[in-house]
Amino acid sequence: MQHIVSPDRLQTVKKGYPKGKAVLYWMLRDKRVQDNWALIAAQAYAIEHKLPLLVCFHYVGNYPDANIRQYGFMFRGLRETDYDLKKLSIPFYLLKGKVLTVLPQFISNNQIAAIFTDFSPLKVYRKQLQHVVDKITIPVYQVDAHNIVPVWTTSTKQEYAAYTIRPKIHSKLPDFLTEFPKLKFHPFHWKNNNENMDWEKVLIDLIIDRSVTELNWLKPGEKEAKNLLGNFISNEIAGYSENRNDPNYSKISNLSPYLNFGHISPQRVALEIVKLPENENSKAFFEQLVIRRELSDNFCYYNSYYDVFEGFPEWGKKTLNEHRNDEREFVYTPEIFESANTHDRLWNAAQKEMTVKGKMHGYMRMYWAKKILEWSPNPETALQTAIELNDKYELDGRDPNGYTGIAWSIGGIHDRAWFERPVFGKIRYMNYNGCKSKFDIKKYIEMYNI
DNA sequence: ATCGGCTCGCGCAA
DNA sequence: TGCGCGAAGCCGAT
Repeated sequence: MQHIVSPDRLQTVKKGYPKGKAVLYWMLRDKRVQDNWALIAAQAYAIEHKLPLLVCFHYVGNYPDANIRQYGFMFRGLRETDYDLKKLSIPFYLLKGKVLTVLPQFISNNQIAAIFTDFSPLKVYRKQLQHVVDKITIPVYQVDAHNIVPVWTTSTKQEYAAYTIRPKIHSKLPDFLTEFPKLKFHPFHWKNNNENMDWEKVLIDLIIDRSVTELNWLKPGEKEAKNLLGNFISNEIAGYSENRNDPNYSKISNLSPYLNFGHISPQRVALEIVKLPENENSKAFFEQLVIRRELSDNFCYYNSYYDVFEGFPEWGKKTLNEHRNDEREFVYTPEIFESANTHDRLWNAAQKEMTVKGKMHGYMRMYWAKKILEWSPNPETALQTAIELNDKYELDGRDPNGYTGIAWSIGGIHDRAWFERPVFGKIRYMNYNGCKSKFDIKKYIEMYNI
């Protein structure tokens, strides 16, 4: 196994010898078949011990905080996962209910010998994994299948900014930015009693928020992600460097939802990018894809306060505290923000882009979050409002990139101090005039403010 | 239109 | 301990 997957990528969460009838990959963050180091490691281990390999995904089923926009995307992707795994003689199981009940039950019913899982730095996943590990006795291995350089290998601490993590990642890329081994048709078969899952029924049975509707303009799944990547590489990356901060420019990769749901591996995207001639476009995209994204995982992994005020850098907390009682020109409730009813038509357009399209342009996300800070009664409320809206409407919500981007905008994480002003203190300010000089504001507003 | 200053702390050279 | 330098911006001076 160690010859196939770098030992740096794999952590032993619970030691032990695999006594049982199958190896289980508990799929969490990386919901795909190809280019998945956790699945590759699980298969190598299963073959080494001459055991069948199973994959499971757990969900609660009754979860009003989730919505059909995100769950629809996720489950339609999982249907493709199920289909592709079957062809490799790897059965896929959906486990519904309380994780602490259904997972140990599944392990015991099927005499699972060992568990592999992928990695997320988010608290909800880490707590869940820890609770399950505490309840079971079989060996557990965790594989960072999301970062190109495993988060714990890149650095052993929270990095201060992009410039401090950049050389660390680049120095390790030769070891980690390598081609994936191919998944094999699994040689040890499992009597699959889970033949034909009714995926439409799974979706219908979900007790979740259905007011945030599914999207038509983005199709989920591994195949679609590869299509988008191919199209971006061959046609659309050409003007990336110059135009990426123009929200009217439509030639963007749109890969972030697929990266968030694990439908495509960042390493696959990076492998394709480095095949291109190195120029300002490929360099700028690589910076966003690799450095900025892996910096987000680093932040969430080493700072458990990634979604609250306490997680901001000292200078950011200090300056925001000093300006806590500054008079706000406008103060809006979360409901006013959510319904896009502020006085600022540019901000409202960004909010509508998010609620209608499920994906706000990267540049507007900064402006959007900074204005929430400006027009909220305090930084804590602003942070909470921004995170809740992001997690609810964005297809790439509930992702380290979202928490980090918002903490950058509101708390100065990974940024430096700037000229002091009311409310913001030394947090970098952005305003309407800046946008006006950078892109056609009218066009953007007309697109979303119908 | 272009440019420098604003401001902080990391990381490296001593 | 000192110092160079980052960095997805704003603003006023030229």
